[in-house]
Amino acid sequence: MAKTDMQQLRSDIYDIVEQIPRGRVLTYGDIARLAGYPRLSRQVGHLLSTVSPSLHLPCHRVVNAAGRLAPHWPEQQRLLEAEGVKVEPGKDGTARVRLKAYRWALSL
DNA sequence: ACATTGACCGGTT
DNA sequence: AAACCGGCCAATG
Repeated sequence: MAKTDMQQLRSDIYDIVEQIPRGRVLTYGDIARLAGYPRLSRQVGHLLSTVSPSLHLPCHRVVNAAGRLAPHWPEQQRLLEAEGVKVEPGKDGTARVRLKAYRWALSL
């Protein structure tokens, strides 16, 4: 994967995340597939971690495939709940969302 | 070059 | 539901 492709992936990610409707969520894997790089879910996560808040990108609507929220970002839960996404703590205390209910419906 | 590290994924216990 | 496992790949030291 060349550096230029990473730049391309970054802008594609921005486009996709920008279109996630209020109250819905997507997974890193979903975004990687939509961008055309189905095996780069980890890179998607890393790129999103370096997004400047000034872009007003709704990256709080991105969770992992288990519905778990991003580490090192406690704020995310409050942002999701503010738009009606229910976040319930599991037995171990880790917060999760029900993908079955909130995942942005896509034809994959 | 080599090893380790992640905002990860899917299948199998 | 959760733990475990093997795979994944750019970035980093």
